[in-house]
Amino acid sequence: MTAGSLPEPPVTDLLDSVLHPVRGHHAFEACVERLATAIRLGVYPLGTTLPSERDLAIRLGVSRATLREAIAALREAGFVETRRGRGGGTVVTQKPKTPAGRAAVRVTAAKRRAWLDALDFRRVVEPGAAALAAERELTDGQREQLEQALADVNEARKPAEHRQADSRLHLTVAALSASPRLIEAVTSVQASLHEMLLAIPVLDRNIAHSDRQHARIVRSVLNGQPTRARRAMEDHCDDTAALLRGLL
Amino acid sequence: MTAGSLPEPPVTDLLDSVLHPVRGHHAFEACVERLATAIRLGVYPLGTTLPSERDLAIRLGVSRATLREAIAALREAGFVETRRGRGGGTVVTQKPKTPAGRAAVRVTAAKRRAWLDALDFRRVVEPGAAALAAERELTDGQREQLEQALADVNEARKPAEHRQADSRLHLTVAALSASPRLIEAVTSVQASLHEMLLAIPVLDRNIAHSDRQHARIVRSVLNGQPTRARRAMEDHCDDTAALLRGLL
DNA sequence: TAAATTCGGTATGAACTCAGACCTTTATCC
DNA sequence: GGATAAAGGTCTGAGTTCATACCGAATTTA
Repeated sequence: MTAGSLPEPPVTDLLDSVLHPVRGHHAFEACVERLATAIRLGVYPLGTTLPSERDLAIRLGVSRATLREAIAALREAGFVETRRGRGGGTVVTQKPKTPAGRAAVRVTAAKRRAWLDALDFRRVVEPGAAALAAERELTDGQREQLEQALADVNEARKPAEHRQADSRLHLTVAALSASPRLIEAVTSVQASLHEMLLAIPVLDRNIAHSDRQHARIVRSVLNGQPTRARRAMEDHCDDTAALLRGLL
Repeated sequence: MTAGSLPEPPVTDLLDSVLHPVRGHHAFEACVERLATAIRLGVYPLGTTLPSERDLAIRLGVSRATLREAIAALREAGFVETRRGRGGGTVVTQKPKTPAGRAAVRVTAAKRRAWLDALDFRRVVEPGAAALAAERELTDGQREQLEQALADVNEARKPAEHRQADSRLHLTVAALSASPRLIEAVTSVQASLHEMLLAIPVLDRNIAHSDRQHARIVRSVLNGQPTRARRAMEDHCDDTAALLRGLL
């Protein structure tokens, strides 16, 4: 090789991480995962009807044929049931699962790494979303939704319901940031978190502590105090992360 | 309808933003965009050779056939040239473009919105990445790479080269955070930023100011001061964003 | 100089995905 | 009760993408 005449190779060790896969799965699998996640996180609680197939297909950026296969898979897995005719649709039939109710997932080294990364990523995006939400001018409807989400968390009794309400609260805060990219990031992070909490049952003694933090986050957002909101969310993430890291 | 017996519909206004498209484009287009972006951002500078087709296909999670079509498109667009045989490969032939050298992109309302969102998202993820990088124990090689990236920015004379070096510096900081998700987020943000700067020529009088901020960021990361690093990056993002928002 | 290796180039059939039209079922409105 | 609307169910042909071979060119290396 005519060494010296060629430019130095780029810092491959660091920068080749820029080339991540262009898309994870097939469209079909991706849809199943998205919808299942949305249901598990309580975006569509038990008994609610999903948007129509045509609507969902557009939102997920997928053909109706593909979307229908995804729904069929969810139906076979017991997540939803489908009724035909006007006023019909696909309704959620799956009760939220509790950690114990689910066979322990096999935790591979790769999954472990992905989970730890999710905790790092969460610590960045959720506080950021909270701060941004606190900067926005909120409508009365939005304020009400946020307060409702907080109330739902406080009122939830069963662990599985509490988990869903918790996800919904975090997603609501993210939605208030009004940043599509942040919303996506938080959704993805909450999905990982949900997976972790299913695999690693966490003692519930800290729920009261967690609820106090939620209240502080919501209050800061409603009062339009970005710095406080960020700080509150950081504390919240740190506490959860410490708990989870200890159990990995 | 037996109103009242059905559960309340979820807070659709807010939470349906969770259902974003499952994948933007076809695999082919996505590959073209990724590679073009990597080249434009200086991940593969002028004259360097891309990884082999088989390697790239694996990294991008795409079949070799599809990847080859993408490379063919880049070749036709003048980005790269290809040589066969052992030691051959695909080399970057495209000189970095300067804002003026490119026909103004038509700025649609959607694009404008996406750009503004990118600025918000950037303000969250880049400071987060900087703080995380400052928390890591860095190897000597990593410290050197970071210093080199900073030096490259300072030494760049032509605007286009400065732009590439700037991207590389930011990507290097992100890479040091060692969080795949953060790296992806920063890469995506830098791609948007690059697009904006091509479309909206920015006066260069602030380069000295920007370089001072870069130096402060790098110093904080090297000294292991997460809070200072975050703050420095926040200031840097704020200044860039203010400039760009003013021109939209 | 000959063999091995590492590249890009080509071909093929299967699987997946898409867009769009059309049908059937059910609820509501007149 | 009939018309209309809104949902799911079905079909089809074209376009993409994939995995897996195998071929040809250029460079090392024995």
